[in-house]
Amino acid sequence: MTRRARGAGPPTMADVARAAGVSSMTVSRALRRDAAVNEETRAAILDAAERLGYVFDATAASLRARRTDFIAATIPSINNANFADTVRGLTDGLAARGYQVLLGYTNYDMAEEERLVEQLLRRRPEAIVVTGGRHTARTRTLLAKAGIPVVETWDLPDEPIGSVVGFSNADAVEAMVDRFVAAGFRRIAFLGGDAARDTRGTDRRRGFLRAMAKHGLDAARLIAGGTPPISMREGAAAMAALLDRLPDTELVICVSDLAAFGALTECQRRGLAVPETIAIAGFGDYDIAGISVPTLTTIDPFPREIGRRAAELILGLLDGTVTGPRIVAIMPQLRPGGSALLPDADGAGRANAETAQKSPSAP
Amino acid sequence: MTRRARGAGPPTMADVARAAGVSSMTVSRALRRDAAVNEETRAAILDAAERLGYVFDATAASLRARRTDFIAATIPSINNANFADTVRGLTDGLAARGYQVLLGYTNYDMAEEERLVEQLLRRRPEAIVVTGGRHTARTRTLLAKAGIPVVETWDLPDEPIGSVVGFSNADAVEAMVDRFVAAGFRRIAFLGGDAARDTRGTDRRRGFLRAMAKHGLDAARLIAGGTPPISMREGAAAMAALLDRLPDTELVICVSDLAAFGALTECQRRGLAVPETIAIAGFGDYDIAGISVPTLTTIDPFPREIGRRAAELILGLLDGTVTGPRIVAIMPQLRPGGSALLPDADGAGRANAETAQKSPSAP
DNA sequence: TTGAAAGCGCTAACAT
DNA sequence: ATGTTAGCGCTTTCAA
Repeated sequence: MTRRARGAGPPTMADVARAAGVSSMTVSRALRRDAAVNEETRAAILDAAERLGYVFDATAASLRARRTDFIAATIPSINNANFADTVRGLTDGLAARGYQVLLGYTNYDMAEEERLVEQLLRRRPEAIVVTGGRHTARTRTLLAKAGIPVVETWDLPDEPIGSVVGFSNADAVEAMVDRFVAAGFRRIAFLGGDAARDTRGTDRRRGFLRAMAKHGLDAARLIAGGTPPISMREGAAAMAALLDRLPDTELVICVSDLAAFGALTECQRRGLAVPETIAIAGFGDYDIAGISVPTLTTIDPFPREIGRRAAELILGLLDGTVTGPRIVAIMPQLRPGGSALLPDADGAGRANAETAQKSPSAP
Repeated sequence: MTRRARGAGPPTMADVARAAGVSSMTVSRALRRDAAVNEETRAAILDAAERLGYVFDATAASLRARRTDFIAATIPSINNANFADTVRGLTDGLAARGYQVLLGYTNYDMAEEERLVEQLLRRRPEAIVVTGGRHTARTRTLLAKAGIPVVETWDLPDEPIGSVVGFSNADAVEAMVDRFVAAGFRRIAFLGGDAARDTRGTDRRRGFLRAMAKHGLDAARLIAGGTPPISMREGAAAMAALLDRLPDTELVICVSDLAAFGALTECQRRGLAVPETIAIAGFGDYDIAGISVPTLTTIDPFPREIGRRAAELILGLLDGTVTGPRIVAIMPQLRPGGSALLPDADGAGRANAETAQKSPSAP
């Protein structure tokens, strides 16, 4: 009745209803495929909507229906192919069901993550995905009390907040070191960042240390390449430092493929043969690992699969198919390359794709 | 009065108000820094909110205040460092002022872009940023009629929808070819994708063709490497095809650094010296360009700057500082590397950072 | 500095 | 198949 003094903002359902000679409830129904509306009526309504340039207001619908169709997600950086792949897997799985991913990045900073999570929760997402299992106490509280499914990824936290889709970074590197030690390597270095900012990087180093200790090997060859996450360039600089200080090193395990590739280029610049003179391994199975000369021996953590599984889990949790939190274990796979040779073994393969999900009685 | 039968959903402002013994209007004021509220009252309110675990509902606020604080943005792919950089520039500029970027990716598909834009507009963003200047007719209409600032990026469209922050991909490549021709190169190939899906890639090829024609050179050395955007691996395969079919090629200009790096690795595999036997140039100034051996000669389109400028422009448009659409020209910069040698010239430098923005009487 | 009333644009719930 | 009523949780507006 007070409606549209013309130019009082974009047209609303009431405007469309008036133009089509029906009630706005009928318009509401016609705009969704499900509801029962006479086909002629619907056509007239869609026509009127098109003529008026009507655009559905999801904000109003969300408020009333108590469904925003938002799924929040936080990643450390948007500029990382691994996390981008996870977001792709997540988005593709959720978009098909009408959900929209509300993405934010934390810049590898837990305080920033806290701010971001707080901001995202104000949008009333129906579920939230975070990267990693380490958060500020307040972030944990916010997530735990949000009353929505929470999925931690890229880690296997000791005390999950809710569900988990991830793997142990420490275990993955430990297993890799085991393989190299079995292959005869002894003087092994770890090249990573110099701070605990990147918790996954820190976990990988922990796995290295644990493995070396287990095998009774000297784990003092730790090269810090700068503030995590370290770039290709920093990887190269760190490799230079390593070659200067510990030239007898046989193998360098890098916190990521980016660092590993940088390290490889440093060897190329110095004319050192990889893997003959010094071997290099990475982590992440980035594109570069498969195309560099030599290719990089690395670990594939199935980033896209992580996103896909998280989406699947969330959909199940939201429609009631899945009840209670779940722990979905991803099994990272060693991908042998030319940068660090390993004798044949089980090695390659995509066992992960068919892996069943473990579901212990989660917290 | 009907309020909270306990457990009837998350606490609302009314709950906080009751707990603090004030009206919900006072809570609303206390939760924003601006409004005038007695300091003791505010403290009591914040305390009550914390105790109750109150989380502000941005959906309700958006509906009433007619301000969502959303800025929509679409990029072709989340898995591309160039676009990721633009998103970073954009997000950083906007988050500082309380806006949240609502991001979607089109997968380099105009029909997908249309769906995405339509979906994003339903969220009532206060401005929208899209990548490129080519869209479906319907997308153009939707954007033009949305009644919000529209910014097209990474291109310099002939008929902008609203504002623009970008550059001519064709001109950038043409200028690069000019430099190479001046340096004596004649048998020059272009390595790109095989479809028009990636409009920026197509524009770059167009710039190549135009330049070759201008110099009276044979522009038939066109190598298609697969569905755009082409990967490092596809770049390598395309280079292999080129080396087999046109082994006398002196220089290969690649649609992106990723393709260029792939091409470089193919040469390494074949023992061909780059740049001595064959020279390679890329586009994008990705990280790989600065660290590969040799480094890549490339063009820096200042991706982050594009995002930063778009954010700046949007803020100005929203607060009225800037009126009407603006065209912000970004000046891509040739970055000489080792993969294709050029005689010294103006070449390097960061002229762009200080560039003033052109503001013709835009449409 | 605080409060009361009204309503943003939609849809749940109930009618017919 | 369609309509009526009410109200989601905030903020605008006006008043005190």
